[in-house]
Amino acid sequence: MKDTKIAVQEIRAFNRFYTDIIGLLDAHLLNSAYSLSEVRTMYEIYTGKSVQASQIMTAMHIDKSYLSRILKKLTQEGLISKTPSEEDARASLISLTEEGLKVFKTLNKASDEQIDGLISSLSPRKLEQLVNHMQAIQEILQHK
Amino acid sequence: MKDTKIAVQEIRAFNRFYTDIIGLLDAHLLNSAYSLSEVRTMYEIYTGKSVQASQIMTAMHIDKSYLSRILKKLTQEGLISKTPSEEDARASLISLTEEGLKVFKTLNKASDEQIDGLISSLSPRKLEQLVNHMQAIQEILQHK
DNA sequence: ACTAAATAGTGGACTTTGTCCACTAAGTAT
DNA sequence: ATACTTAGTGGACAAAGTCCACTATTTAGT
Repeated sequence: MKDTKIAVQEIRAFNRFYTDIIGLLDAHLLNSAYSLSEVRTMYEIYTGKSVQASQIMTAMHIDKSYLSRILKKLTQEGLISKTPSEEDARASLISLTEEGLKVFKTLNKASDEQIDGLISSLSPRKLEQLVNHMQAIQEILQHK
Repeated sequence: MKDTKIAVQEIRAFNRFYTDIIGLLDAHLLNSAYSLSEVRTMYEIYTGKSVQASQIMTAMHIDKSYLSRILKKLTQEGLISKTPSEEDARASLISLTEEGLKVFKTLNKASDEQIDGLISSLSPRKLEQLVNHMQAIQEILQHK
């Protein structure tokens, strides 16, 4: 009982710590021409190859009208394209255009480099430990 | 070189994973009568006991005019109070009122309970491991 | 097949959140 | 005394996100 209470405090301390890290990393993207949500949307399309808006919605836990506007903007900028779904006439399948892929890869590379900077001073040993801790946390929290 | 590349991808996977967790936890606070920034502001005042606006600003990496408005709102709601600083006539020292402390503690307790829910299904052993991993990550990333 | 309910997506109207800038007042340095 | 910096406020605006109503399909129940 008491251990749990202490654990909760320590988890919350980590959450604050990691919120700051993520905020720092995100700040970088905010200086790009695209918003966080736009980049995340591109990411979802990129990894899904060809997805429905509804899939992005659930993946991002985002409002459908908000997403609709994001997709509209990305379409207008020529970064994504929609083709009507054959299974469902209400839906379309969204994919990155060549240009969209190019833009996404550039942003993605910048994010990689940022992480690179974060870990550049770590020894290979420490880096390996870091990754192991992260994977362990995911495993523990995923199976609940 | 190559290991680093893989590590970067794994760190980014963790970041996405943990961003979702934090988002989930924050969603809860968003249903409260206070915004995330307001709660975070109260937290800073609570832990600092009596702080200057500029301290909150740097702690939260927040725009000063934005903070000014948040403080104004919290003052109007009777949650915080300002007393002129004796060292610097431009600044004031901010602290939680009795009411503010009450509100903050309620929110804080709700956050605790939320974490509780997140870990309720974990064995004491797993919970201990989780906390250890979190602390290890902080140590590794802090000393860089 | 026929109606009712659910789902996919769009757009209007709005609120919340956050930014940029200019400004006052006080402190700091030369 | 003068210039520079710092603390905080407020106007004006932009960006982000929410809520609701609506159309067009698809799905389920009878």
